[in-house]
Amino acid sequence: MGFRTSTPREGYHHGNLREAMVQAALDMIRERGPGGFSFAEVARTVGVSGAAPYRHFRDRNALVAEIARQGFLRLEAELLRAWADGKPSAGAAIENCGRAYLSFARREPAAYSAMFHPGFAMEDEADLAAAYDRAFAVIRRAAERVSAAVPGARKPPALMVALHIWSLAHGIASLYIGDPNGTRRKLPMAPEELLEAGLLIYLQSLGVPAP
Amino acid sequence: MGFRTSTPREGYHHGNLREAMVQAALDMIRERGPGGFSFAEVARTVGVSGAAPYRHFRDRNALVAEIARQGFLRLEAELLRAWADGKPSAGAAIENCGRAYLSFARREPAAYSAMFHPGFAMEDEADLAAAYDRAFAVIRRAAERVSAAVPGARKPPALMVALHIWSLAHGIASLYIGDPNGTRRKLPMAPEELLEAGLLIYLQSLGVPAP
DNA sequence: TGTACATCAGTGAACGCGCGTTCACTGATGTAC
DNA sequence: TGTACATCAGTGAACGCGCGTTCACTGATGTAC
Repeated sequence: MGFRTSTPREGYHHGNLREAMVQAALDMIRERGPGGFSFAEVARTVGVSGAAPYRHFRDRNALVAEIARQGFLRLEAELLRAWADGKPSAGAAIENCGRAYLSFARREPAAYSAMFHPGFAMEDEADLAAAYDRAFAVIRRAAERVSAAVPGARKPPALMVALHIWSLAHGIASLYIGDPNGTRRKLPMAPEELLEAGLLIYLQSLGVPAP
Repeated sequence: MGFRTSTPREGYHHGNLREAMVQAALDMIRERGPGGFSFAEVARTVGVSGAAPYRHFRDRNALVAEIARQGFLRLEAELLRAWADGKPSAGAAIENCGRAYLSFARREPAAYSAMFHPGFAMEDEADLAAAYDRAFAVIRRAAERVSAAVPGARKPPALMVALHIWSLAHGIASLYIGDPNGTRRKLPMAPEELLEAGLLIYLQSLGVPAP
């Protein structure tokens, strides 16, 4: 009882240790890059003994996996919003998705690096893989609409289109936005412009009406 | 004197400790991902005390930087060879460059991850940045030829074209080839085919003759 | 060719450190009656 | 409403470990004369 201060311990029980650890770890990754945090330090930051986290995470990797999983779910949500069911046009909506991808990498560099460089094999983490697939599926469905909009007989495979878009967005985000400790070079234009121009050229080739 | 076994110490002096450490570290990164090696372990593997490496590298980061630098120089060499001065045609040569990029990521995953995820800020490493720029410059020059080959008045900026090609290749390599510990999903086609198709669509839009 | 000496690439011991994980435990919570 | 008890989220101490780096040092190499 009594007043709750900003992020207080409420006594013996923390109340929301799992989520608090995710947040604290995100803060550390944001400032020091992936791998830039220790389980012990996160526990300390959150105000809990070093053994407590094991009630909520199998081990250190499980925490990273959870961060990545939540990241993919947020990315999915933002891609869905950007896609907006293909309004006002498939081409324009795809570009919005691209912008959403870059914007995610910019606003959540910590989650982004945990998502794509967790530092352990992700194959074993079924939930994480499923979250990844959900985010990709948004682009995949968008690509289907794009492909359907291609006139004539030369409709490209939707999956391939999706992979091209995903890869280009990922390449630009990785090289010019994400990973505080990555190898990044200067760009003479905004990443968003670069991606937009690239998508425009690509979609134009497919015969998709310009936005 | 006597027989030399495979990779022997020649006595008190190692003879080529610097290069030996680079190689040993590459082996470890290859198997365990970036960050998957320790300075101490590398020294041990090479058969030298833990203090010896400091004769050759300022610190642990300097070793990673050297690995990345050499990687960019090799990448540059392979891109140059693939470009082959634009023969037989600009379009075909660009595709060869793309293939060379992927092939590098595949054959040298260890160097590749050190190059793009060194784990420390690369801004301070002038030699490393210069090597990066040299590799990129090959694509940049190729893009200039491509742009020059575009008919009519709608020549796209060469730098932009270079960035598109570089980003797409990098995105595909990162997602589907490199980083043993990255987040990788299955692909229903070879990354090379994916890239080739993407470049084809892109170049076609610019009006560059198909290879 | 032989020797003195400067240079420099190694040694090995030591440092302080924080890590991830385990263990037997205890305090708080919530449920059954 | 009150009490007994099972459940479970914490504690705190301990473990073994390897890390990156420093230090004063010594052995090997190569050069000048």
